[in-house]
Amino acid sequence: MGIVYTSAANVAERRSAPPSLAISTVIFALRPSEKSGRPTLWIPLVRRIREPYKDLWALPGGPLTHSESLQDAASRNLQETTGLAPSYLEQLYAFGGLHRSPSQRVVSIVYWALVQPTEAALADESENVRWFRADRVGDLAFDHNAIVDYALWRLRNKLAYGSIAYHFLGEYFTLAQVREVYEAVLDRQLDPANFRRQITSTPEIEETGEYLQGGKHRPPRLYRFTGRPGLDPDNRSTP
Amino acid sequence: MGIVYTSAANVAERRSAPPSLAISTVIFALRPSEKSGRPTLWIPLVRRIREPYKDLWALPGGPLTHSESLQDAASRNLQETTGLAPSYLEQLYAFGGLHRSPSQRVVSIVYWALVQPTEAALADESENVRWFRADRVGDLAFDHNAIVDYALWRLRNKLAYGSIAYHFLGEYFTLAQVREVYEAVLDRQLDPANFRRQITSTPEIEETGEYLQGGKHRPPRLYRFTGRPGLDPDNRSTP
DNA sequence: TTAGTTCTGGTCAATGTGACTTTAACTAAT
DNA sequence: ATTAGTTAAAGTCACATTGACCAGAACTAA
Repeated sequence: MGIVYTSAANVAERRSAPPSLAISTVIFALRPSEKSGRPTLWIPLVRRIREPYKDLWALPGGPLTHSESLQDAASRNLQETTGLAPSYLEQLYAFGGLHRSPSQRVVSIVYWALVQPTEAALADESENVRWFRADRVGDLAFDHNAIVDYALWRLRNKLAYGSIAYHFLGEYFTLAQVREVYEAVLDRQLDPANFRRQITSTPEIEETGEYLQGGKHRPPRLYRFTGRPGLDPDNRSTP
Repeated sequence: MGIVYTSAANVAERRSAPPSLAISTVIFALRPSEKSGRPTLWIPLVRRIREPYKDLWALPGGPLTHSESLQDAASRNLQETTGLAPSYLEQLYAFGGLHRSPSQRVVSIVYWALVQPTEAALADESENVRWFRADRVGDLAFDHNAIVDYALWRLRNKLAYGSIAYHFLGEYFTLAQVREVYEAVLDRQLDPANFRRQITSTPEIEETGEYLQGGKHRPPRLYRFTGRPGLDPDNRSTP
């Protein structure tokens, strides 16, 4: 079966089997820590049921269906493993090292996603799907440890510069909740007063008239995020 | 031939032919403008000699050889089209829309590169390889206009935040040359005195004892860049 | 010798940030 | 009902960074 590949440059056709193409996704959610109760970063992993790396944990993923875009494929395997829809989804990197899989050459296009904690609480969990703290995933299959590390690095970067934290939260939120997101992801305490000043100075944050009632102390204002996701090629020019 | 890759999720195997995989590269170099003589951004394109998009200009690229990593493939087709070795090479994005190519499903993993102008001056040019000003490439094949736009956006971003400008220059350079790089890429004038203050305050810039002689005016100091490329997965943990 | 240009170091006002203080608003305990 | 305890929210101050601008140094060309 002659491969028809033509791409861009003018290149001789090839006969050897091409590397296979897979999509994987690093899914982040905030869940309350077991002890402190404060939110911490978690990711779901799936247990491999065949070789190679049988019985090790790995990122959710699968082959690219012929009729779906890369982003759709990532969205689908997120749905299949956790039952959730992402509130944020972005391409992370294409990993194509020669020896990623011992059996065969595989190129993985990896996405990363954020899901809301309200949903994440009711996410599927089973014998073969389990949530792990992002900083304690143990030894994973393939090069998935490096991938998780890189995804974490990107998440922290985007959080520090871009306006991404709100995708961890619902439509309405208090500034303290936003701060908790930052503290969980960056893993350090932030001064409440200074943090408030910074966040409220960005135009994408809108102060609603509402207050969050029912707390133990002074009721905080509720805010709303009015910005757009990002400017990746997949999301560009969304009006 | 049963596909062995099972990644993470436990997914039914597929039989239909997988999308084919291509590598393309957006190559940036600074060359003196025809009229002003000031440096401007240029990129080399190759003419397509078959359908689809026959006779249109496109990004250099080609299939992924079985024995090379993604980065090596990008490096190779850079060498093949321009005869040059990149001083900087980074993955840009994986483009996998369903209708990128009318004939067949193609997923392109695109890299972007910087080459030094001294070399870029003697780069190959021919009937089917020509350099274009980055902001005037005309209508390209496939989705390559969107790709070039995105690459430009990333270049400007990295320049504004990261320390990437020096890969456009040789080992020794004057601060005015660095400023010219910034002005060419960002397309606006910068105050020489303030620019100097910023650049010299970064620890990656080292002042050599040398001066550039032979100019028309006061001879400027020569500097050296001592930083490392970046922290992509491909380049990580390079000591 | 002078005019023209770039290189280099400097000032000043405006802005942003981290550390900290103070007051407001609520709940829970006494 | 009063008080203690806690969080929300606003403000103050010292410090660093930035953009706009100025001036002297160092060279070439007329």
